[in-house]
Amino acid sequence: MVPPKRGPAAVKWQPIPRTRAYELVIKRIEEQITSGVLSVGDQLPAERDLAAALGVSRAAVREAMRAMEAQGVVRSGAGVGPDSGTFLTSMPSKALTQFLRLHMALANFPIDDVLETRIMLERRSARLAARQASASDLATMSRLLDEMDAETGDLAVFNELDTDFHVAMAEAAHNTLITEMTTAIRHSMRSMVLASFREHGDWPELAATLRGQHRAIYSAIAVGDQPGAADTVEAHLRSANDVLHWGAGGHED
Amino acid sequence: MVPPKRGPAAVKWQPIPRTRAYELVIKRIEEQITSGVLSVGDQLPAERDLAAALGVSRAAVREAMRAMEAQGVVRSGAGVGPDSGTFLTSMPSKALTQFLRLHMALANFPIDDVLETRIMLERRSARLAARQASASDLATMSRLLDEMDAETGDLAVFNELDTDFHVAMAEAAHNTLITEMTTAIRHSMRSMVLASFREHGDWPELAATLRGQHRAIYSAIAVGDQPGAADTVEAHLRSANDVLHWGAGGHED
DNA sequence: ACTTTTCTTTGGTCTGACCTTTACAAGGGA
DNA sequence: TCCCTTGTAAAGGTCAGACCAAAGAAAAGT
Repeated sequence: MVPPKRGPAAVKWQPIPRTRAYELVIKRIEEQITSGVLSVGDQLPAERDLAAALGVSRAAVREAMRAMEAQGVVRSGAGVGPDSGTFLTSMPSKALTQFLRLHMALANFPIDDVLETRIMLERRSARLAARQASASDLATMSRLLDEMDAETGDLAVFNELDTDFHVAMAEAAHNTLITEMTTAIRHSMRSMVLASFREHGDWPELAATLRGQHRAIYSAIAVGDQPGAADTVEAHLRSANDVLHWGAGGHED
Repeated sequence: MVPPKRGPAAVKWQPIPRTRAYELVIKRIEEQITSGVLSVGDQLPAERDLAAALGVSRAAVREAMRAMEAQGVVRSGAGVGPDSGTFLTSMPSKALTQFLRLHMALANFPIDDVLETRIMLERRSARLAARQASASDLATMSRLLDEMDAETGDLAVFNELDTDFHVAMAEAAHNTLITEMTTAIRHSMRSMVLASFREHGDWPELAATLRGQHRAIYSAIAVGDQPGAADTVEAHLRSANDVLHWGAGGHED
């Protein structure tokens, strides 16, 4: 312990929280949202006006917009008309996708942890879908399966349909958060999956395997077999993860 | 269909994707991360230098930093020294917390969906913790329970310990993504929970109930009862959700 | 040797200008 | 009259340059 040379005893000076201007802008907007003044679809004042109203520079307002845009709650467009100006919006999966991409690239989220999370999400989706999927939910999933049967050449299109099927299953569970997370995980791994598709030796056989597994998932959901749907989807995800060995050299454990 | 008055037949002019400067900055940084040149802990060039190197203005670089900061992958500090400059970091839960707060405020995520997601996350955590919790994991949880017993007056401190207990359980499951999500959900609901605590009539009784439920969860985990741990934690979350009737008027369904 | 001052670097903020996009209004020719 | 061109205004997008604030380092003074 070093006793202070000056000052009355050990006064604890808690440092002033130096808040940046753009954070204050976000805070003000968040207050308007929480108090119900602003909601999704509403237009924010023009950047110049908002800057003047809050007593900060336009740059501070713009930095706040970029941060909120990164969170998927704001959308901006230039010009005049219905798509111009800054609006409160709701695009969570876009934000989550970028979030996951960055953190996976930085190795903050190990690939195995992401897989286990996916399994947790999709097991729950499959179970809920088997319990409560509506006729239109099932029709959507069935249509996507047919489209996957028809798509034989383009790997990217096939993968889009694959993703759409899993998202449709999540939507059948009717939980917004789980749906958005599922969508984001799939999208954030898009390029990885495509690369693995291309590296795979026997594409027709892989496609046939995937189609069969998807059909099995669909069947379990359609007949309302909750545990069966969950187990089938987990088997599908683990199988796909094994077949599509990530990275350049495959597993090394 | 409106045929064009001029031009050779129906030429499809695909519009030029006008990408904003700050998005290009992010793209460049992401490339450096993906290619392994940059990783967590590394320092980015000074804003002025980076702007010059990429051929954009400093404002564009700063907007990119704000967006990446909102994703929890960048940290900035002024001055000279170890904490000054801009660094790649890993603070996902901070970003996820803000993300959830904003989207919940905008009613993009219904409260029931968040609850069900929490149950899914914590059931999985409890199950995994019961299977593989280490001695130090259990010690941490046990210590938090004791601290909660000692805390009788300050609701905020009690709630912090409550949150820490749930996070400790998630950490015992050793899945980074699930841990971060659990942390973020708890933190994003902090003010709501505190308000409910204060509105509750009989605090000592509520605290006793919560303590008992936490002890039950801990016991199931300590003895390795995986289904029991999952069910106990779900019961705890549903019970707490019922007792702490959100909003001003309570449930109305 | 110790303290004080000055310097330098880096993010934080502000100002003001100009560009780009988009709709709409004004004008001019067939 | 009708259509097309042209201008105008409003909004975000971009840029340049200046200055402020923080924090360590080096220089100066005691």
